[in-house]
Amino acid sequence: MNNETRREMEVREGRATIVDVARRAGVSKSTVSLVLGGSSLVAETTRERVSDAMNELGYIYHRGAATLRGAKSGVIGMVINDLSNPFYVELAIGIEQACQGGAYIPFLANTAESAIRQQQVIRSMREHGAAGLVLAPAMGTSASELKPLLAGLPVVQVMRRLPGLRASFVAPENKEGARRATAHLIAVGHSRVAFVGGVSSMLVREERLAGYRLALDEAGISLDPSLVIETTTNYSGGGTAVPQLLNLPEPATAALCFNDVVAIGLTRALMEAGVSVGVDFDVIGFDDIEEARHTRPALSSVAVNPRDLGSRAAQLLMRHLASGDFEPQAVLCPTALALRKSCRAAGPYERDN
Amino acid sequence: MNNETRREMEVREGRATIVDVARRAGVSKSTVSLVLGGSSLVAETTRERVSDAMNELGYIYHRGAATLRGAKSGVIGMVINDLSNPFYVELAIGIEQACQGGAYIPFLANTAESAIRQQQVIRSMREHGAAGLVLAPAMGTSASELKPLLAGLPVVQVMRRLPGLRASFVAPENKEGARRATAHLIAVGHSRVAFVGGVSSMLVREERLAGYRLALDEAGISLDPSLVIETTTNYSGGGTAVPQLLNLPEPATAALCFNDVVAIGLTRALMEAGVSVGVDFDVIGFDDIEEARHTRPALSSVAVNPRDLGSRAAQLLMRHLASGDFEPQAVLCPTALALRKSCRAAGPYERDN
DNA sequence: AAAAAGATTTGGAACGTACCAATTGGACGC
DNA sequence: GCGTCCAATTGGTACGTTCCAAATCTTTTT
Repeated sequence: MNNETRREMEVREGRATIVDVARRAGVSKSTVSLVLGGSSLVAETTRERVSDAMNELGYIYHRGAATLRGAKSGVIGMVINDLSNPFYVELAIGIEQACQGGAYIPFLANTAESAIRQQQVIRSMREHGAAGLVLAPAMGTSASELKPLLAGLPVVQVMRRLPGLRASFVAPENKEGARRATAHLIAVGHSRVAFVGGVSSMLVREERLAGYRLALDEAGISLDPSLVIETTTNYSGGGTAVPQLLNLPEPATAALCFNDVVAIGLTRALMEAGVSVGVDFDVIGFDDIEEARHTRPALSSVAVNPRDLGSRAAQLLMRHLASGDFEPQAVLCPTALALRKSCRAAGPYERDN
Repeated sequence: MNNETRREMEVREGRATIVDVARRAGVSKSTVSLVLGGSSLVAETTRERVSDAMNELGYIYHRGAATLRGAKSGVIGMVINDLSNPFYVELAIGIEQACQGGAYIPFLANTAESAIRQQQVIRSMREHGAAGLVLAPAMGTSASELKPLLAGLPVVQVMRRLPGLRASFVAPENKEGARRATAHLIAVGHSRVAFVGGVSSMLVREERLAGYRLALDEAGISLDPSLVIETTTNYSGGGTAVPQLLNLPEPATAALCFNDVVAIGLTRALMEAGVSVGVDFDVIGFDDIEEARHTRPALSSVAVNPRDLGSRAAQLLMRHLASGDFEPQAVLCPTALALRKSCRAAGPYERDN
């Protein structure tokens, strides 16, 4: 009796439960559970009565309790290394879009290139029962530190691959894209093509650099190490490369950059040094971020289509989840060379001398 | 007996529980729970033994089970209307940074300006036991549709305020910022200042427009409705305004734009029409996004500092959570006028005529 | 009209954790 | 040697859900 009244009061306090709904609808909690699960067993009239009760009480499903019983959470985690980079924002949006139709809701967490934060965030997602992860690893992450955290969880890596981590991987065809861009610069007449940006510990850079090397090789040009310049991967990084490129005995006349941000920084610094980009000096970036279209001169770039990348990663993850088969797969996305004003489209390059 | 062996096997299968850890460490589950909670009651040697057992088993805390017992989830949800807008990305980063030190981990969800998705996402965050929400409402959201979903949950609205929703609110001083920018344009000699961008249903636009009106008023200039132009809030929106501004009997000579994206679109279209921005025509944007510094001519803007905004919102939410006092508060963040090349800094404006 | 079959509904036992009350094992004072 | 006190540890219960086996109600068949 006492218990009854206490119960009755509690309906107002805290979160309404399945039992509260059941009492209100005059059915058992099991029936309410069936309604929640969309079971076909329950009669139409009952279903309505239960739904009404839910609305009246402002019932909110307690997923924690459900996962306890083994139910899947319906959440996939996006762990992204750098949201201040528009490229990764696009990638995240691609993931989201791919989840739209499906049964999953994506939650996003930014690691800001911090390995520690990445650990926290992954742990937190697991604790909350995320069904799977799309992971764009933070810089300097090692597979060994993540392995215990990720054990048993389906994971798709994007952009960066952690050597030693058995997990699927989605990335652009970095090497082929860089090869093609470099080949283009050579085709329009350049023989002094630089590669600017990034540091050698970055795997992605190695891939792009390999494409650059391959193109030189194919053209019979031998690699000049002084044309390969390491920089930070931000606007100012591109700027720092300018004196190094121009003060060479044989100055560079074109550059393929590690990414667009570096390329834009480089372009800006060249223009300020009085070198007209697209006329005196050709620049091609990598990633084709939104901004590439809007800088002057508009930046040519190897288009990576981050949305596509994200979307494929999400689809791959959902396939893993649906099939229960977590056998790692690799997906390489084709790139496209977007030619704009920052480099000539065709025809020979003529240096005034 | 049978039960025992089944148990023993299960240690390998599925997720290790607090009980598995306890057995391994040779203590009771209660002790493990105390270790998890960082209690000072447990002896140092025991704590170590338990920690070791956790690592060996790859134990992962099951937050769902804990929230069931009333524990707080430690998650705050960021529900953001448009992540493809760099402004809101910055805002999200500000929220994250404010959470760094605190006990909360922020999860981000993008609604892409869809009210339906917003509902889904908020529901999902509640289901997962989010302790509170920072909400940048999607366009066209009404308080009534969100009220039942948000009942009892501490919420801080950012940027947009939903009339009728009793919840805290953090926003820039839109009116004062717009007043000051307009006053500046008038002070350098303009009398035909336009206001470009947005549509009248947007509350934020109304605030900024009010500041524009106030400045005109203070300068004794009467408002010319043909100088107030509604557009979509993207790059092309700014472009569409150009003919309307220049084909007036008395053309506009300056414009305050609803936001930077519109301002950049406007600038670009003006330059293409042969009007030199910063010389023949002054433009000021709003929000001061990263890109404003990088367009040519660099865009003057009312700096809103989205990080600060996000950070204040998160701090306010955490204060609500810590105190248990959800009484709504309003926080207005000061703006700053960032003057760059797209408008003159001082001195009279002289129209060649 | 009883039995069989089908359609709905239901009680109860988990799931992994936190917390309360209770227990244990010393160390200490007498 | 006994009680007292303190520090450290422990069972047991409850949280909101799912799912199974069983119960109830309806209809159909004999």
